[in-house]
Order: sequence, then C-alpha cells, then structure tokens
Amino acid sequence: MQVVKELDYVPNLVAQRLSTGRTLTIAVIVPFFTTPSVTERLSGVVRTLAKSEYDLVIHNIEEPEQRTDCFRTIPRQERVDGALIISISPTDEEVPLLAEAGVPIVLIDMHHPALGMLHQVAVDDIAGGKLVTDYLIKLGHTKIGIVSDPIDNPFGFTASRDRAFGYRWALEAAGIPYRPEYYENSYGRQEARESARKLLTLPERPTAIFASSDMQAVGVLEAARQLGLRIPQDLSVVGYDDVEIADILGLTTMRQMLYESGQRGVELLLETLENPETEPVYEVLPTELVIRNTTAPPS
Amino acid sequence: MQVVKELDYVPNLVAQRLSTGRTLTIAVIVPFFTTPSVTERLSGVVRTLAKSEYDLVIHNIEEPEQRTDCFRTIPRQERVDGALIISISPTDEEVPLLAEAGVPIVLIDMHHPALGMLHQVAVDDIAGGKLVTDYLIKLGHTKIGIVSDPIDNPFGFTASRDRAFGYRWALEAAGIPYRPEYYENSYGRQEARESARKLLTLPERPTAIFASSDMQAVGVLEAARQLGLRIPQDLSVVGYDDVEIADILGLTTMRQMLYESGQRGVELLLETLENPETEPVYEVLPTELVIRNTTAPPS
DNA sequence: CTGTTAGCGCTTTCAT
DNA sequence: ATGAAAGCGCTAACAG
Repeated sequence: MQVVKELDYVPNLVAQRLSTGRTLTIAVIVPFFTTPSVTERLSGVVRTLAKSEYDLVIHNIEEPEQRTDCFRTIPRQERVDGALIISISPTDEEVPLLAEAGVPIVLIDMHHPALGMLHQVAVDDIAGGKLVTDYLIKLGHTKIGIVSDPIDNPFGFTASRDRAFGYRWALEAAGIPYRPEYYENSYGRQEARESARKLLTLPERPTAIFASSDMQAVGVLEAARQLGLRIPQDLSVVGYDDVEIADILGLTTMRQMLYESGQRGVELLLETLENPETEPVYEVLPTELVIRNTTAPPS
Repeated sequence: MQVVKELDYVPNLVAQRLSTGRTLTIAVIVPFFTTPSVTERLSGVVRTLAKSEYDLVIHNIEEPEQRTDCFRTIPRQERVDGALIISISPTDEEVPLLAEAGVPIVLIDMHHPALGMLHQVAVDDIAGGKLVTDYLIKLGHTKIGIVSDPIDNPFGFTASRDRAFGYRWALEAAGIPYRPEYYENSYGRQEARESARKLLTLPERPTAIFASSDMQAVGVLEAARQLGLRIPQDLSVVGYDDVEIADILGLTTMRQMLYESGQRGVELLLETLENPETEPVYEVLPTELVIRNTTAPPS
C-alpha cells in the first residue's frame, strides 16, 4: 500500500474488465436527447447512475437506421453490462435479439408486448389522453382538436398514439362524435404550429386543442396568437409532459414523472445486475393534470 | 469469413482495447447538463462523435467535489482516449494533472491561461457583455442593471464574470458611472427572479436589465410581470445564449454558437487523436446580438 | 503470405 | 497466509 502511493499506481480498468468479464458500463439509447422531456428522463438516469460504479455511454438516435444499428450492436460485443432504452420501441424482430443479448435491458417510457422478457417503466398514456379530454369536456368543450405525433413513425414512438387513443375513448364515452378533420399529425413545435393553423382556420374551428407534448402546445399557442385568438377565452390549449416551458408559459398540461422514470429504470437495472434472477418488472408511473392558464370553458 | 457469419462471431471489444491500448472511448465532463444551453453544446458533441468509432461516456457535474473527482480519475486508468470539458474551469493545480494525463483534452466554452497545453474552443464573453451593454446604451438607457452568476463559484464558471466585465467596460466607455446596487448575483431562473425583484424595487430602478443567460432573463421577465411593469416600455431585458425559449418568448438575446462549440471540440479532439503532434489550438467562436421584442428606448 | 506465439494487465485459482 | 501461474480474447510481431 505504501508503494502503491509512492508509485501513484492506478489499476488499469480495461484489464480489469477483460479479466472479470464485467465492463462496468451501461448504455442508454435515447431519441433526440435535446428534447426537454427526454433530457429530463436522461437526467434521472445520469444522476442515479453517478452514485454507482458504472459508466454511462450514450447513444443518441435521430435516424431510424441508427436505431436498428444500436439494437444490433450495443448488447453484443460484451461492451456493456446492461442497457436502458428510452421511448423507442423495438420491433418484433428486435425483441428476441435484445432479450437474448445476455445483458439486462430496461425499457423506459415504453410498454411492449414482450412482457416478461424486459423490465419496463411505462406511463399509461391512454389514461393520460383520456384524462385531458375528459377535463376539456367537463369544461364544456365539444369541438376538441388534437395535434399528435404521426402514429406510424420510423422510431416506434407509441406515446402519442396512445394519448390519441385516450382522446377518442373520452369522446366516445361522452357521446361526442369523432371528427377526423380535428385530428392533425406533426412533430415538434414548428410543425404543430402549421397543424394548429389548419385546425383553427376550419369552417367550424375547435374551441380546444390537445397537444401531445408541451413543445407542440407552444406551436399551437403561437398559431393562435398569429390568428388573433385569445387564450383561453377563444381557445383552450392543453399540453403534455410539464417541462419547464409549461410552467413559464402558464400552460395547462399533463405532468408525467420524467425524472423518476429514468431514476427507476436505473434502479431496476442495478438490481438485476446484482441479482440476475430478478423477475422482469412492469411498472406504470402515475400522471397528473396540472391546470394553469390556458384552459377555460368555451365562450 | 464464411465461418464468421455461420457462428455469428463478434470480436470482443474489451479484449481489443486491452490489446491495442486504445479504449475507443471519449469522456465528456459537463455541469448541469439539463440546462438548455449545455444540452445544446452536448448535442454538438454527441452528433459529431456518432459519426466516429468512439463511444461517449458522460460525466455530469452538479457538486464541486464531483468536479475534482472527475479531473483526477477520468484521464487516468487508461479508460478513455480523450476528454472534453464543457464550461468548467480546472484550477491551477488541476491543469498540470490534466495536461500530463497523457490523453488529449479539449476545453469548450472556457479559456484558461494554460494556453499551449490544452485545446480550447471559447467565446469572447467580455466582448459579448460589452456588445449587449453598448446596445442598451445606444437605445438611450443609462440605468442598466445586471443579473449575473456569482463570480466566485465552486465550479469555476467564468462566462458570467466575463460578461459582467464587458458590461462595466461598456459603461465606463460611455461615461456612465458603475452602480454596485445595479449588480445582482444569482443562479438560474428562480433566483434571478428574486434578484430582479430587488433591482426593480430600488428607489431609482433600472430601465434595462442584462441577464447572463436566457433562463435568468426569464426570471427577470417574471419579476417584471409580477410588479406590473410592461416589457419593453417600462423595462428592457436582454438575455444570453439564444436557446429556444428566447425565440418562443421573443427575448432579445446574445446568440452564441452552442451546437458548433461541441462539434468543433470533437473535431479538434479527433484530429489530435489521429495526429498526436497537433499543436494545441485556441479558437474563439463568434457571437451575435439577436434583437426581438424585449428591448426598446426608455420611456 | 499463412500460422504460431508472446503479451496487453489484471483476477482467480491453485500450490506452497 | 503468501506466491506462482493460468487465462480472459484479442493484436502484432515473428518465424516458417
């Protein structure tokens, strides 16, 4: 020990890894990590993992091909001890690949029929979408538009689709007919602005719009402003996620536990790493409607 | 090759690393990576590095001790081939440690007297601060407040200090006396709101406030709204960074090349990795004043 | 040009 | 208890 200090000796990590077979590294696969909601989840991952002995290598997915690449190569090569996948759904062919990769994998913000093979930390987006729509209906709205991510997307995002499903469910339960012209598909703020403009220039325009994310809600708000509509008197807007911008703008939104989803994902992964016999867990995190200043009864 | 495919053989990365001495891994050290401006820089790093063969391991710093830990352990243990350090200044004792770690290191958003030892991709924050203040002065303001990060902070951030320096320089150049009561220290949005409240309830309140980041500017805007001040008639506000929120709120701000700083940092690192003889580079990225709706002549 | 072997730096097992 | 040696899976240098 004396000599260790004298020579300032530090064990070589790579040799340790080869010898023990543990890489002490975890991979996280995230789509578009600059998106505030994704960053927040990632933050839960990073901060929780920082307390452990594991390193975190990050793989950002912005092209569909990157996704496939990742799913194929990451869990192999014995380069990581485990992986977290955020918001991206593996295809049916990819699931067995992942499950048989030999390392524990946790799906965050994603539920997949491959239950019993992978840990999953999900959110009930159908219930979330229904809750939002129920609230708007309770306020007295019947002409409710929705701006959602494209249902068929190359990344396998499912959150928006589920929220839209909840929306239709709520409508049906209230006996309000579903109007296809009130349904718009688009990604992100800019596109949502265009979608909202279409919605708001309809002959019989909606009195409320449910946006599938807070950033999309911002786009809706901008379109409304451009058209001279007052919020919330002329138009109610609800977002989803409750990221900081929602608080800043006073946006009514559905809060989900973004940070906690990352945290919980890491906890599950670390547990499984310690005890490989751990049964795969399927957890659903709660959501909560946060009412601010962008919603009111229709005038 | 036939057999390779038949057996579905994949080389073991860890063994490769031990054998070649290359880890094919790069570390990035970032403070508070959920901050939008930091995420944007990180995005430049991630996307540029994705094209290379290197993995990225991320170390988030939220406590001063983590910083010291990182600087000591990361470049040792032969666990990474290089490192990027974002916005955090090494102390004078830490610089030699880093430089002698044997791996190339690039400082992003940071200039350090240890020139000639490390690559640096910096921004001229003094000039930026001066430009903002000059603009306010040109509009006719003489009572100009400033909300800045604490100058002495445990992380070694220097950007805010430099911007404040530029502010004083501009004042001096215009012959406007510096008033200490117009200078407030605080981190982030919430604290900035309190700082702005102090400034705006002064007997002779400022007619313009220069915030050291866009998030701090949001806090200033909120304080102004709470006090019933109209923007920009009663108060001009300027931010710094030009993150998305600035665009959304129509905030006048100083744009810096966040994404590009990360990109350039990675490029420099990769070049040095290929050719270790590369001379350390000191680059300064440009800034640009983006005028929107939160600034006007004093009424 | 193909085939063999030493060695990367550690852990772990086995013998002393 | 302490010490020697085998082996993790690859690369690179070497000999055939």
